[in-house]
Amino acid sequence: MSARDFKATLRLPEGAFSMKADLAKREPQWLDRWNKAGLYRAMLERPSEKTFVFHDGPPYANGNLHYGHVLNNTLKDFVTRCRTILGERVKFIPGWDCHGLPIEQNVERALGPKMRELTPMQRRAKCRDEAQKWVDAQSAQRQRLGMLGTWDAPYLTMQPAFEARVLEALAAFVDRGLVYRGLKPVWWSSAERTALAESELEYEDDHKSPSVYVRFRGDHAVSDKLRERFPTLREGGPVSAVIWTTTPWTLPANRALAVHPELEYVLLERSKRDGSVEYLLVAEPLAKSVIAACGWNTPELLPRTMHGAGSAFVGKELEGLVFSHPFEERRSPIVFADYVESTAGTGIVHTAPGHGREDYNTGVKYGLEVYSPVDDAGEFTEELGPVAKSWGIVGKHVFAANPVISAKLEELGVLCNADGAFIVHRYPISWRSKKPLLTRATVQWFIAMDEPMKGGVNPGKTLREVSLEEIDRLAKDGALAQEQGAEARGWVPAWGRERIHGMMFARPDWCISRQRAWGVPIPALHCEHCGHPNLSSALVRHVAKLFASQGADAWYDENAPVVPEGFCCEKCGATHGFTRDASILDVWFESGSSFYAVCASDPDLGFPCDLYLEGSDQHRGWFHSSLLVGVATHGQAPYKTVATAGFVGEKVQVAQPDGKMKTVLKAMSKSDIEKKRQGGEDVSVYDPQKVIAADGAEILRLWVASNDYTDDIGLSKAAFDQVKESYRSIRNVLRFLLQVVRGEVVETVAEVGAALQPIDRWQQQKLVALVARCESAYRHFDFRAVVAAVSEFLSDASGFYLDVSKDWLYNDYKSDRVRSTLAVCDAMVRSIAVILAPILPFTTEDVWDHLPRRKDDPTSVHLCMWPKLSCEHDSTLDDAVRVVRELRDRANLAIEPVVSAWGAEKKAAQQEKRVAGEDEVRWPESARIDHPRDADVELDVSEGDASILRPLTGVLAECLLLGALTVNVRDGVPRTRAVRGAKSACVRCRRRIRDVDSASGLCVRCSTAVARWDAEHPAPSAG
RNA sequence: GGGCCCAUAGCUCAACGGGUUAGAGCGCCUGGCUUAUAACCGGGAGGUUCCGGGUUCGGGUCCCGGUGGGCCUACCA
Repeated sequence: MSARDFKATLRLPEGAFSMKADLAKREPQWLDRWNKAGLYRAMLERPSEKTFVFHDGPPYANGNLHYGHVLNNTLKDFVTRCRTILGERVKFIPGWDCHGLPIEQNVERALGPKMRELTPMQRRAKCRDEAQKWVDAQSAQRQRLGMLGTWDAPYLTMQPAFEARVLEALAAFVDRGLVYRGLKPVWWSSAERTALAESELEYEDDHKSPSVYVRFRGDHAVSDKLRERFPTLREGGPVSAVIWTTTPWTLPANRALAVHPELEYVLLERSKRDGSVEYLLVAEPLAKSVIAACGWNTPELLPRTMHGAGSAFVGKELEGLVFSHPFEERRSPIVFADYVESTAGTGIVHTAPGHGREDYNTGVKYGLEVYSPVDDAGEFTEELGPVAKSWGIVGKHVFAANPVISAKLEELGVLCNADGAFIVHRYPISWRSKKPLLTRATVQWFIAMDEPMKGGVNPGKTLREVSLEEIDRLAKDGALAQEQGAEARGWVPAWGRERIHGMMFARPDWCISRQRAWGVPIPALHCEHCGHPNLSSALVRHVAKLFASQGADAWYDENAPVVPEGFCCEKCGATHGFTRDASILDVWFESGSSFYAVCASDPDLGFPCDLYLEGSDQHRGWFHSSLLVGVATHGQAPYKTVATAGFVGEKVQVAQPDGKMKTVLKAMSKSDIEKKRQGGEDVSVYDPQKVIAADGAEILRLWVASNDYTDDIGLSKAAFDQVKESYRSIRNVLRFLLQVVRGEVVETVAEVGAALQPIDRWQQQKLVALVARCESAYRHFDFRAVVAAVSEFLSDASGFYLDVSKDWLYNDYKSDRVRSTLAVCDAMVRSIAVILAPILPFTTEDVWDHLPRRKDDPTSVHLCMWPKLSCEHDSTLDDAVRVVRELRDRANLAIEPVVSAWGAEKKAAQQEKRVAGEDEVRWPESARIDHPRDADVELDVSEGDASILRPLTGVLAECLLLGALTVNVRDGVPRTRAVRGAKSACVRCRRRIRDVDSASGLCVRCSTAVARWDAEHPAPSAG
């Protein structure tokens, strides 16, 4: 008669939750299901305590999603989901930035020369299609990440309602007296005849530019002034200020010479071969290099430093001096500028306000003329001075004119160095034509940073002042929140304040106009009679109304009523004859107005927003422009909290100066990836779409959640492999919990009530702590702390609590301790599903699907509320478990050498077997311990510890996973002894325990369980 | 060139206002189980906290200076 197989009487883990996630295949199915069920709407319609206004910064509708988007969008979705699950209402309206030059150029590239034949309206229609194409593509890609949002009703900056609100925001600036028209240098591509934005610049590393040192002669007044200081200055020895430039073509536009007020300057006395002398003014630290560059260091020409009362003097002392332009009949005064450096050039900077931003700023400060005699094609115009004109360079491209100008400088004897000298440096080129750019002053619309504001909130203060105050108000609020331990507010992380403050402090006036077609027009009307550009707020609001119904295309529609009835020129009163302004608004103005267009007017949202979350580059971009618009329209920042993410880089090994290798983050470059691809490397990890297709969006989400997103994040195959590993480990413990619960509706912890066993109560306490920890982490946007806390919790549960409870979960039959443990396991799996739902929406839904529904259970984990577990914390249980685990470690240490010696013996025997054919293992049977449950351990426990572990005394052997355990309560050096347990193990629970009945092979516990099982399961009549 | 930021185990991260022997998860090595099995359990190795100074009784933590890296910015005029 064969022994009875008791397997059927055990309560073994079972369930259909697969070990393999198969995410790539299954994620789309869940998405589909959620869509059909209207999950997000259901989430929004739940009763909630408060509304959390989370405003999407619009990505640019151009190209597929890259890792920056993945990082950013995933974080946004964590926020939407965790705030929702914490009981708030989060209506996330995804948006897109649809206007602007890159889209226009995509279209131009596709259409080629045909573009020119189209009317502005037709061109705009093409651009709209192009933008919409990318909106659709990105929308699908963002949704594939699992992102929640009102995808059927996004906001687009090209929607008429949005365009109208942008103009209303502009009207607010006009009302506050901040909008003006001015002349200002911009990056200009002569090849494309257009201004370029920062993002459209590329840099050529080895660009060759001419390098010229030029004399600016000083008159008698200069000589006289300097003689006060340097009495030996010879009468008739000309004095010149020496400048250096790489753009000789800007010399016709020279209007001043800039020196640093604190920099030291010297006069060089240079004796020429003919016996005459000249005096050259340069910065002291640069004198040597200027002498070298100009070839003055031959012995007979060696200049001497002029020594006066002091060896040198500071730039300040040059105040009021005026020098002569090298070829035109005009004067160049000395001005002061902080940007003048002592590391390159001569320390005296040729200043052409029409051809450089710094020069321009200096020009504004000193009231210099912004003069730029260059047209759209980059060619000199008739505005050139008479001398330059006489050189025949009118109509010549400025770069082509460079050699002519150098040659003339030499002819005139004002060139210090050799004609034809050049330098190699980094220089901006057009991203499209790759042609070098020039800076050129053009007439543009501006917003004044430093004009006192009229009306509204904070009248009399400037835009810059209020903006800086707002930046600090947020910072203070954030500090206060931190002090109070409240959820994170203000600048997150706090150093965001430094970044945006520095930028706001130093920024120039905001140039809001662009000479393009694809955007929101600046609705100015130019009077044909007097030339006045009319831009009143009434006019702007009139056009806004028109745009609201017809879209911004109306501006390009001859028949649209853009001129209000009864309109007359502000300046001359003319009632007809108006030309529409040809510029559009900077796209940053549009996106900066998004809170105004999307949130402020939506009853579900409001002003200010609770949160903006973008990459830290947006301190310059969206955070910045939104702040300015917020101050103009509402007198305050449009957000309460600004959270920032870093950048995604690539992990690479780099040799350090000391020869050691170090892993370092490098910015990802397309060309590097392309090189790898050509080198046969697998580059799919660099394409998020490919990662999603292979491993699922969940892996990307977990990757984001395990990193410190406030810093830059590294990308590598190894990084993803690790994420996949941690995913599996989380998934497997959840799987085991599900298998323990086995799809049965088990009692809740509350229902178990007083029958809750101490060990289960302890685990429940841990769970309560975990829930609290994760809530706090979510409120601080600290997602990685959630993942870390849950991982550690699950790993600990797997290694101790679950391992220990297996004994009774499998072997008891409907005992109180099974009820008790099942209740806690159920609570664990449910709580953790909810905790992780914001980060792993797919997996947690999978878990939820495998849990039986209780009454009131929602159909989706995403409709669950945050776990509300109550459990008074009993710290004596913590102490008891601590002692138990110490004993467990001691027992394990005692058993380990026996187990591993046995293992070594067995291995040796197996090898020997192959040689000698022996079957028997020689290790004495009495000493064999394969598994802790074979062991019989005797432990000394101090009286103190014995008392501490009293709550768990009843399950001590199980906690130590042992077959049998003898505890000797005695103080002194504790002894631990492990031997093999009883001769025969219980055939059912496999414990080598003393009370095994030799007939049945069952221990007492198991025979009771079997008897009860048999009673409830009448055997079938036969067999 | 300027502003802001980062650097702790192979990887991702901890270490409350300076205070025991710098921890965890994953990986790695190793042994076991075969009732979580492409799983699980035990044991173990692995750190000059980037470098150099300073303050301090005491520095991963604070200060200064480097090195490497990132973002933003800048017509090296």
